[in-house]
Amino acid sequence: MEKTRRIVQETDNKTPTVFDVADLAGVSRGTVDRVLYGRGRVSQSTREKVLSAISSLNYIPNSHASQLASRKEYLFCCLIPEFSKGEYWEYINTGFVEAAKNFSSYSLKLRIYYYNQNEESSFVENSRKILESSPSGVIMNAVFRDEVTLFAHKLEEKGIPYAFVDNKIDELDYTLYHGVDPYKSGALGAYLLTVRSDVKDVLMVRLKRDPRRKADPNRPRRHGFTDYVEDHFPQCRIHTVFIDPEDSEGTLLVMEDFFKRHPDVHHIAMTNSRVFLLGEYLKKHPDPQRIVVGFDDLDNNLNAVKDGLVNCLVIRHISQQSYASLTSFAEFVILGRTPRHRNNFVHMGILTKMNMDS
Amino acid sequence: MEKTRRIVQETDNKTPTVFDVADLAGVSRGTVDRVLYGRGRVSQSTREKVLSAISSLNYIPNSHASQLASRKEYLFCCLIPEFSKGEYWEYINTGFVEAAKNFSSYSLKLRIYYYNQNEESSFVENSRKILESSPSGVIMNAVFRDEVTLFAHKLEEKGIPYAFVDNKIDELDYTLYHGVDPYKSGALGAYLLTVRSDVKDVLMVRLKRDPRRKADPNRPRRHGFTDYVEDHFPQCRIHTVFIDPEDSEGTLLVMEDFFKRHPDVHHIAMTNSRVFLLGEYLKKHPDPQRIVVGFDDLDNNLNAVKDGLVNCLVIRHISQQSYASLTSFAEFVILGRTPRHRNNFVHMGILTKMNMDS
DNA sequence: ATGAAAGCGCTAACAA
DNA sequence: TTGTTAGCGCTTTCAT
Repeated sequence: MEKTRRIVQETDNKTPTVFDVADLAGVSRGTVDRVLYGRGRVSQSTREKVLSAISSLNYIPNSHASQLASRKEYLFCCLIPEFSKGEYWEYINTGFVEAAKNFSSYSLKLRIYYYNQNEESSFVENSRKILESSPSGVIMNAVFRDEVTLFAHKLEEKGIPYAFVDNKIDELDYTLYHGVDPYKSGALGAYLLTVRSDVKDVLMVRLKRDPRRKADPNRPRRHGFTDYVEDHFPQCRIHTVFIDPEDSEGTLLVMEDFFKRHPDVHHIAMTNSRVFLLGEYLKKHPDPQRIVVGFDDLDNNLNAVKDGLVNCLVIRHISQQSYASLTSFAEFVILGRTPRHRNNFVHMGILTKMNMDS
Repeated sequence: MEKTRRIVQETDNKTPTVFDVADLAGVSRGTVDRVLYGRGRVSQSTREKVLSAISSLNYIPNSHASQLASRKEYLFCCLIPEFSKGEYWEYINTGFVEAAKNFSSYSLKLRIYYYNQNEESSFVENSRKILESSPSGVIMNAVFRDEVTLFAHKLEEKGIPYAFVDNKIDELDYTLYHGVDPYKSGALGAYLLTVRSDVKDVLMVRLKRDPRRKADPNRPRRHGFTDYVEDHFPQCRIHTVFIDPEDSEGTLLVMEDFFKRHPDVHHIAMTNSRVFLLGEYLKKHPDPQRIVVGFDDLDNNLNAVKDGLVNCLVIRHISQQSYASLTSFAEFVILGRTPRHRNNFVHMGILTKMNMDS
């Protein structure tokens, strides 16, 4: 028989190890391991003995020893939209990368895949690659309802856990979600635009999007915004103009044209993340009565606030969002730590010039 | 000679271990350990050989193996003011406790000491106890300048690192600081109270404090507040009343008396963390024109916002503050991870009914 | 279905 | 000053 390490069990009150559990249950360490992690078959009776020994000793496996012995490698794949510098998804990307650094001692590999938001096929292609690499876990956002659902089901089949960031599909069996409630954030923006003032007109600036794109991830936020305005200011008109994010000259013209026709509109909102695009117009045509509200803490937006062009931003600490996501998800997968909440609605912050961090 | 583990070094490209370093440097593992952690004497020439081997192999010690072999225990002591339920320091306390949980696998012990803010001797007494227990690190706040300085110097002598939360003493050699800039937060409160309205009178409600107490930790915030008001509304009068936090009846009387004499004052601020104390008055005497601003995300304050009694709160996610503090500090002490910033000014949040988390 | 034992990479005590 | 070696607690392969 394998020798017991400790003769005098009573005298030491160290934290229990597999040895202690094995002794108490009258089995070997190997068996303890088998019941703990379900590797290999164990008879019902021994399983129970081991389980009761574990709970009576209050045994908790030493994660360092475990990690050392197994030298497991973890691969986490993230699937998010491709982005240009300074865009929303770049910050999400950064959060993932930063979070992964904290797991350096676990030989965690992070692989981020980028898909084209205008083409479902691009999402599908990338999800196929991910499945091939059989990762320990997947984090993605949920734009294309059908494609995402299909992918999720395939992951479930292979027993690969997955998490959502930014948005989710409620029906799916995801492990974790991090994001804001977009409807509420829209309402908050409307509140900030209108609070302590009597508003009769609001200009909502929207983005011309690629006509191929079916998904409209911004809709809930927009509705949160307009519903709030309609509820609290029934007499208020919401004007809308569209600008092309690639065409700053055109943007300027659109804005100048609108305000030529509506010189008495002073409240401007943009419910996507690019209010900074209005910067040129706002700077060129100052208006002391004007109030501008935007969303998201992109650097460009922060600068617009700093310059006094935008009054106020509804933010969600973007990279913190993905940082928290990967952190909790990896802790779940690697350490088996159950996340405190499955759905994590990150706090909506309010940013003005007065509370900008330096 | 100790046998080399790997014969064919070229063929495997695993992450290097002490063996590899020892081989390359032509010394034993023990020696590598000595130069890495400065245990025991090593000749200058071998030290250099080892060091160059380490850097050429890009060697990083495996923290799991290290932890497993050494079974080090870490004791972190925190020294903060004693508190009643629902007070600011209770949240700080919670943050420490929560953060410590994440280090369960490192056998980290957390010991929190509480001192009486009215008696320097209480701080001194507790700091003595902490020194006796020779902890791996200390976190405290800095109220009593002289006493804290003395304690800090003693810690430095013993080579014990320390960190500050909430406030700090710039001259000291602390490892880490987490807190807000109180002056700026005061100004933010004033901004929120006055923005988009023309203010002629402001009521500032202050707390009667124990006359023994010398420290006035709230002063910088108060000054941030009053300076902002004076700068932006030179014609504005700032009225002040004092209430006793223990005497809710008296508070009601003080408030009623003030507003009997000044019925046209509608802006109220409280620069300490207990704006909720005004709740009774505010509920009893509604005023649609009224704007109330307070500080800090105590549960009682949050409820006052939820009930519509307080318009807006300047917050700092109190427990996150101490959570982050212990987390970075422990990572520094245990894993040798250098913190990204020595001074961490946590973000000042703005909380209204519209962006309260559920 | 279960047991035995060889490591995982590092530390620390002991030898030399 | 330097080398050697027995573990730390767990996983995993090989026997049985």
